[in-house]
Amino acid sequence: MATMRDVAMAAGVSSSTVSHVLNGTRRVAPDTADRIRRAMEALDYQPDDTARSLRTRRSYTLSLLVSDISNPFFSALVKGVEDTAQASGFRLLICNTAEDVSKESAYIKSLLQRRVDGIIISPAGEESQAVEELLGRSVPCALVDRVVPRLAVDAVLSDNYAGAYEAVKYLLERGHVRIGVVLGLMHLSSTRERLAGHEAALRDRDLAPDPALLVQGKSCIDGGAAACNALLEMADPPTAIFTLNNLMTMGAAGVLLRHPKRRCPQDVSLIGFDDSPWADITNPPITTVAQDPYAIGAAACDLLLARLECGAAAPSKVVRIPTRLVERESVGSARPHKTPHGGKEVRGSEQAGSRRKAKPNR
Amino acid sequence: MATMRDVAMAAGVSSSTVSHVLNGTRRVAPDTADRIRRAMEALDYQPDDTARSLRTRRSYTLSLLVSDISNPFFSALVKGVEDTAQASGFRLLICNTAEDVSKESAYIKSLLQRRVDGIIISPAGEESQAVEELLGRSVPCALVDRVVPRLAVDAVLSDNYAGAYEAVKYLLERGHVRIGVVLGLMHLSSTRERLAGHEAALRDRDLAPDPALLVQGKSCIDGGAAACNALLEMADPPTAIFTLNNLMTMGAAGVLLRHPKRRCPQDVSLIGFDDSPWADITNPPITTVAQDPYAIGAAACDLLLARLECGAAAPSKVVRIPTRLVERESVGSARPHKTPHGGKEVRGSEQAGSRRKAKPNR
DNA sequence: CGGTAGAGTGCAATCGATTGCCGCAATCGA
DNA sequence: TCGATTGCGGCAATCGATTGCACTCTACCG
Repeated sequence: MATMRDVAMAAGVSSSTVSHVLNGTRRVAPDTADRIRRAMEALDYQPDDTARSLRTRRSYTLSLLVSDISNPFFSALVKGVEDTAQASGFRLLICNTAEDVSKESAYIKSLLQRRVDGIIISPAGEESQAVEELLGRSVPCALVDRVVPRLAVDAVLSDNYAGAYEAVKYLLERGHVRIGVVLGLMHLSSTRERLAGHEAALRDRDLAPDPALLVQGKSCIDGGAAACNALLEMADPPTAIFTLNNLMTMGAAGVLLRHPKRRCPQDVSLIGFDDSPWADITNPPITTVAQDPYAIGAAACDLLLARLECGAAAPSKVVRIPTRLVERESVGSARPHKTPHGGKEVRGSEQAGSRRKAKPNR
Repeated sequence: MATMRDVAMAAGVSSSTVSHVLNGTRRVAPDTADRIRRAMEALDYQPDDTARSLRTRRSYTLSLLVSDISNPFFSALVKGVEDTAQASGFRLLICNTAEDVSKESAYIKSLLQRRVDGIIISPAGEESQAVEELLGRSVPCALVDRVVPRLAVDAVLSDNYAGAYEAVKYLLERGHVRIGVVLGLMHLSSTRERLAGHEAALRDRDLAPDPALLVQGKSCIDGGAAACNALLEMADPPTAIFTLNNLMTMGAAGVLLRHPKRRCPQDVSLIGFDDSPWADITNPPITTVAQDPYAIGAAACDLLLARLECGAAAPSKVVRIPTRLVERESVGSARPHKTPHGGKEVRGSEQAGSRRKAKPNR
């Protein structure tokens, strides 16, 4: 492959002039520039980014560390980051941490050797020393989906608290007071914020959160299924279930679809945090608190690019992307229940009945 | 950040010795080596991959070009590639081509500048000149999901023909003879192979494929929904629908879920190519021809890594990953139909009735 | 006519590793 | 005792760009 030297010889100039034409870094006589451009064309010259990076200390590469690319939430987020990076001429290095702090550290080490310009990460740990180290080395960095407490770093997150609050309020308005919660990983700020939103909504109705209704499982489909089963088998089971992430929602939906006795939404309601395309075609279609992972990714990338411009000095920003309650058919009114206040709470909620309404698809 | 020179000075040796210790490329006295390793430790030395790449012409980076990372098929494939690459010490650069040939070319150009060691690509075009150019420059390369005819290049694909054949055979055995097909992009080899499998299955039963039953739409959820509607509104509609990719299956499932008159599987059966986790919790759960995108990605990465070893000389390989029919509840027996042979074809098929069988979740 | 400004360009150091070539000392075999 | 081998390690060129410095012309001003 042709080098800058080759181009320079062909055009009868020195390589510095070629470089300056390439980058527009100083005035070059128009006809010289033309000659050089023609030589580039003729030789099919492509600058070597490796050499350029070595010299300039910039790689025009960003990196994204997520816990599971094949999770629809993250794959949409990846797309948001990729599109944004691409639009600014950056390439994107993807890494899968599988929620494993040591894998995360190993990746970061390798990325630093690679001289990536910046890193977007959904940190696996609670007190990610990996992130702390990045900041220490003043590597531009942005967090997504989760924050690490007490670290001044750019971050983009869903408004988890408000989203969960809204979901639980929605359930309460339909008469549900015993609400089972299927928790994800408790060391993640996203989970904790959602739980906090849940509890706040209860308290605002003067209801005390019942720890017995909180079930934790592996943060995956099977974990959600198991947790859902656990809730349904309680002596005094909840009338509604709130699943705190998409995979667990899917697990719960699977259980309810096949449950021999409890039907959704007649017997048990289901509401999930994080929407997915498939939530619209389940039985019943699932009411969810939709996040906007694409927007989260795009915003994080914007934040990171801005920081590349302005340096570490500028104060760090936290962006909250609003959630949106997507009403479908998995939430019904609570049956009149032994709970004394049950009946009173029921309001004119939509009867979740026929699933075959002619409603536009999506 | 410390350089190799710094380490060398600290250990009182020349940088070449440091390099040889780092790479194990020649004998170094044990105590010297120890001294060097301690110096590395003390200075927190990390070799600069940029400089290394410049010198060695290898970047230890692979790239993956896919049409849509957020499509579950591709996101699982990405994961397969990433895990495999990572295990061999390679990093992975991800690019989203959005089925756009010009974006594809632009990406490839940029990747070549970056000196990636190899490229895995699901080519967007029919006659991808991008791929042709890669081969021309002898850039190690592997295709996934689709092939480009007449190009000798490594590739990993589902056994599309056999998978589609099996799906259609399954329908035929249940008495369906009028089978509507929802097609994806016709210029992709995957679509064409699936269609060929469909037609072969019909012919083996002495049935002539009816072009009127082939509907094409945009290869997305809405496209699948529109195509499904088109089939249902025909004067003489099919008794079963075969959707040729996952997104279109989702669209069709959404239409059937809400259709005022035609119910699935009683009135119309649905079978999809490419499985997804959500196919198990739809109404009804959808019978699909499962692909193994993770395995496809992993195999493609293995092929690519092997080629990096053996060079362009070795003959190119095409690996076919088998599909697997996942029987759920979206396919029923065809109603006795005006078609004369209809009744005879019906065999002891499972009656798709109660959806609430207690079946283990997944 | 000397001085200066500005346009246009080249030289060579530099980024941080890798690697061919060579030198020195110790050991070995004859 | 001498040449050969082996172990160990330094020197310096190299990969392909970027960039500070300096140089040569013109043109123009006073």
